[in-house]
Amino acid sequence: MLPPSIQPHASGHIIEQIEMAKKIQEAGLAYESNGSLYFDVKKYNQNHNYGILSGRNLDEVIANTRSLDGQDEKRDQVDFALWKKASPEHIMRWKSPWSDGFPGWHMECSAMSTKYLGENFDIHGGGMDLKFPHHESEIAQSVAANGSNPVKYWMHNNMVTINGQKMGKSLGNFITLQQFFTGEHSLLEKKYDPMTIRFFMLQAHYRSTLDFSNEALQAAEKGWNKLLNTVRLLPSIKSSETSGADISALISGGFEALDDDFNTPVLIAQLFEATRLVNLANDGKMTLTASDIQNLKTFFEDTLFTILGLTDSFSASNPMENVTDGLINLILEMRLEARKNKDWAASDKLRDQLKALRILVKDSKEGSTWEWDLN
RNA sequence: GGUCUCUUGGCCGAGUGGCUAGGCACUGGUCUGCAAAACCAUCUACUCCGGUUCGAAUCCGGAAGAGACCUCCA
Repeated sequence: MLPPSIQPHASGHIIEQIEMAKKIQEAGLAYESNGSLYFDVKKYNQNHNYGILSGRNLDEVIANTRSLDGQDEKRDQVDFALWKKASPEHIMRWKSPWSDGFPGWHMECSAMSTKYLGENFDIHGGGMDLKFPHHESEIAQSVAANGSNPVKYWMHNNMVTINGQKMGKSLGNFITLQQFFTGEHSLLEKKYDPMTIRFFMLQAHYRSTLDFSNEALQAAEKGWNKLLNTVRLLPSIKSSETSGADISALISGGFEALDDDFNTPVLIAQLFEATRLVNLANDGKMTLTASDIQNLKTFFEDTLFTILGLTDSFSASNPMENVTDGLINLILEMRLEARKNKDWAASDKLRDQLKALRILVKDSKEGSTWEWDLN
């Protein structure tokens, strides 16, 4: 996952926001009232479509808007502020043509996205709860100021629920990412690796609600480790002359899923299918050609790591890694020696002590290997 | 109250007319000094009622349940 190139602050772009509000006013789609500037939604709607994004009908919105106190400044309930005059006790305040005050809350997105991405850009993300009125108003502002709909594709991700219930501070079931990582929350049975959380979320489509539960999280953890194992296993698979599986179909299936509104669950299903084939090949029950193996490696690299932004936490470059590897392998050799002598007490002791250090020993016919014990 | 969305097997979760998604758990098997891990196999669901169709989880109507938005602030 790449860090953003820029993380602009709204308070650092007051001038841009004022300029944009001016343009809207010059276009005749805003009016001043008592030092504040409001967007004239009804007038805008005569020639444009306010509701194009959220699928709302303006008349219905108006009919259903409750009247609130202290909104006499607005000509209509649906109008929204482009600039708000600051009350005397308000701390945030800047000079503007209309008053000392602050920008309306939709302005920052429009002004900053225009500045850094241009009047038209490809993708705008955000939570579904922002679709209306925030994003709807953003479109209206940009159309009014720049004359065109700014965004090609909107990606609205859905809400997260916990045990079927909406996650919310007022409900007391709110869990922060930090708490997931440390496990310090009454609803969490254990701590979860950041990559587990990320993988878990990618197993559902971004437009669907996603339900957190310990059971679901632990299922994701196991599945994620299974995929990682495949990535580690891939380089040691022996190639054959002929192929027993249609790898290219598998791979293109994965990319087609991504092209279809970023359907990550289907991509992941393809990766699990690849995992099955690789494991079969590892057991000598499936044949893969050298190019199959190379293509699968590239497939895992491109999708899991580059596109989905997952990383193999424990193989991330770490100066101590080689030392750790060496030390543990040394201990495993000693244990092997003990086992040859049928000194099970010593063998079990080494295994148990390593487990206490979160190092899980796995015995097989070929010898012993180890991995970090995530539990 | 209005608008909109959702309801899939033990759990999570894809899927817009016919062709088994996938993961986890369960169960069986392989491996194994024991255990664990790993691997393989298996498990065939679509809230309810009615309709359209040769055929529906998928389309239409109705019911029930769940959720989002509809106000300030971001």
